[in-house]
Amino acid sequence: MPSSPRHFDRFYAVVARIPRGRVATYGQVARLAGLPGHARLVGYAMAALPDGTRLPWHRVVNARGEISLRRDGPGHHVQRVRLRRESVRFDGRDRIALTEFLWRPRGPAATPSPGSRRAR
DNA sequence: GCAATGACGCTCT
DNA sequence: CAGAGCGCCATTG
Repeated sequence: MPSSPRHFDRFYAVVARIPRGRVATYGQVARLAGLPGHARLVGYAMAALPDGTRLPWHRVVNARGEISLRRDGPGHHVQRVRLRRESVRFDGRDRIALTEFLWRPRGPAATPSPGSRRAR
């Protein structure tokens, strides 16, 4: 493609790192790519992906833990199936428990340093 | 080039 | 917890 925003490639690089069986939010991808607050662009970058891409785009969901694709579209179903195939489970409201399936880079994070407080 | 749209997210009601 | 408003920016008519 002639004109490809340089940000898109950064997003793709992050998405490629999402481990199987885990999901990341659009905002999370944007932040990890160094562009906090640009979640919308991530969604745009995903929409711009070509068919047959090897990128695990299905592991990207919105901050509510729900598939952002329109329910009446084909993509919604595809993403849901691919996630279920990775053991990612949905609740009765078609939402994923981010507390359990959200990708947490930077290690297990099970060792919170005393004094260090979560900045938001 | 302006206006509307959209695979988002945060805050306030 | 759900809905409305606003910000952000690339794409399209």
